[in-house]
Amino acid sequence: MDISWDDARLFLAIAETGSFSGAARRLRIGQPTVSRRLAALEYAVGATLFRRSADGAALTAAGERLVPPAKKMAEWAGELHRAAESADNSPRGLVRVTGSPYTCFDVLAPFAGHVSRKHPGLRLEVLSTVQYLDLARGEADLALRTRPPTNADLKLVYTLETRNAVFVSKALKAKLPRKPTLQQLPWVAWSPPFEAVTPNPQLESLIPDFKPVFTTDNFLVMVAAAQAGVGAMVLADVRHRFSQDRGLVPLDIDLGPYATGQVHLVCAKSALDIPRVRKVSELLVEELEYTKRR
Amino acid sequence: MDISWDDARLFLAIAETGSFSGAARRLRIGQPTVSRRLAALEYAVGATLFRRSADGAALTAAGERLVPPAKKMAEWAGELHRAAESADNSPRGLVRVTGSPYTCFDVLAPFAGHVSRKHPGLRLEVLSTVQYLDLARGEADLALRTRPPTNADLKLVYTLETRNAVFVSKALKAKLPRKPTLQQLPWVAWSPPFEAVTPNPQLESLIPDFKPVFTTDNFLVMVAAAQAGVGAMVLADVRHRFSQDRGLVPLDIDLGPYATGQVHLVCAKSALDIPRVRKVSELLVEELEYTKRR
DNA sequence: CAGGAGATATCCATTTTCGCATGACCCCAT
DNA sequence: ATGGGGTCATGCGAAAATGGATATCTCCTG
Repeated sequence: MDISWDDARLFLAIAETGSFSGAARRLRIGQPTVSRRLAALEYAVGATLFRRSADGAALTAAGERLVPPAKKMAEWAGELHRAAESADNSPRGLVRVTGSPYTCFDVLAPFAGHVSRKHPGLRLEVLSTVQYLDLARGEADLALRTRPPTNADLKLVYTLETRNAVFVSKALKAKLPRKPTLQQLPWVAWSPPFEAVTPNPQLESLIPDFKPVFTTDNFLVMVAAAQAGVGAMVLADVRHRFSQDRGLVPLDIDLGPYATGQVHLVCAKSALDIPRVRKVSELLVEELEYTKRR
Repeated sequence: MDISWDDARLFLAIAETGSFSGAARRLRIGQPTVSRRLAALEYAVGATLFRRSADGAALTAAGERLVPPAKKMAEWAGELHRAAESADNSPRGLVRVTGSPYTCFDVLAPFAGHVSRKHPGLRLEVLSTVQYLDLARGEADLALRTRPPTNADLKLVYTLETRNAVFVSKALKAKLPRKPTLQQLPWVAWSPPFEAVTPNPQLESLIPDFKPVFTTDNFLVMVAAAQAGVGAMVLADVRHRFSQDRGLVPLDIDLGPYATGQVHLVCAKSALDIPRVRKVSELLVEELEYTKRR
């Protein structure tokens, strides 16, 4: 028996996406190919690795054991990938930066404009995701995150301390009491399936019987709602070089334990050896530094 | 750019065998396939990874960087492999045991007979190698070695202390002085390319101007020469259950720092989760234990 | 209960990859 | 000088892997 390395990758994709078709999409191959190759792999291993059902593929006990080494292979494949990319030593090409929807919208999108003007050879791909992409595996090159990395292969490049504040439209502020409490405010927040995304859990812990007046699964819609005066939302009060006036003003309310936060610039350690990633990282640090001085 | 995991394996095989054709042999594919796939990989990476020459393929600086992550992938592929094999939970099938030529000849070959008699389902593959096979990668399942493992993924299962002695044929012993010195003896030893294999370097350090009377690149030939009275050779004086009388007798000579040695039974940590490997390991420990009691 | 969405499995034409045979080159030894 | 053994590269026919269409099944919904 000999497991092809590509089959290991296939196996991991199925395990992580939870379905043959999901794995096919991730690997950009056809679903029948996934089906056949996994069948061959299972035959070679002599054990069933997934239970097929109408809602996908679930790992069996035998399959479960294969996941950790396959994940490690994926990490080192990411490392290999970065080592290969360090070869072209000119800061040009595609750099993938990930962040929360808000960060992407507020910071990274205008930053991308700045980058493309200053360095025409560099292209930015901004991946707006709720869940974390795996930087070690190379699912993205750089990330702006609210929590520092736990994985030892990742590097914390820069940290910016931020103040969080409650924002409302000017019109709404005018209608509110001079010093409103958190309970008194109408809130704009996430709808399922994002109930666990900031700031929902925080607001739920601060406000008994938290009931947002407006929910959505799209961050831009949330901002638009706040701008339209529908309700209040919590945002990091970051005034960077690209800050645009969105017609939102901060309220003088104490957010308690959530009054401050951080923005961390994170990447895989070896990613900084890739010239184009290093360049973008430097530009991003420059912007974050600039923010601090204001 | 996206490096296929199989291409990573291909790259590593070329890097480690030092040639396209060597890699082809190791991976059991054709040499043209290696040539074409590497060319495609280099094109994708955008850099030359190997300098082709009449005596093989040498890594370029760009290629050099890819080796460490590729090696890590190989180790985790070995781990994956063992996890997959833990699935069949009956101690039957092929177990690959490696050792020095002498160990294979003297211990493992007769031990294999013992195993196949006692456990008909188990088959032993005895790999007689001068250089170490990589247990972490799964190039073998178990190893009898003279040095303890350094890699943290490997497990030292058992250690046997041994005494080394100088052996000659009875006929030769009769012709020698009662208490011969090391210098006086005619020696049987390794020829190139095995100059650096035990016991050559040790004898060279003990005997000024060491000049063996007979050299060979094959251990069995060495033993046969000693049996024929050609000269003396250093062997571990291990009397195990399968010891055969080879007509060789020990001399009463002090080998100084080389008078004692060890035999270590080593395997990858997770290899013991494979029932058939565990079984063979237990049987082997049993034999080594038995040796100790005599 | 019917129908649609989404899952895996199978059939088959097509594309891709592979291995063999061969060529070109280099080095070393006779 | 020349032959032999080693290297990598290339051409071509055969084999294998792939993808699209399709079948089948399950679940959820209207």
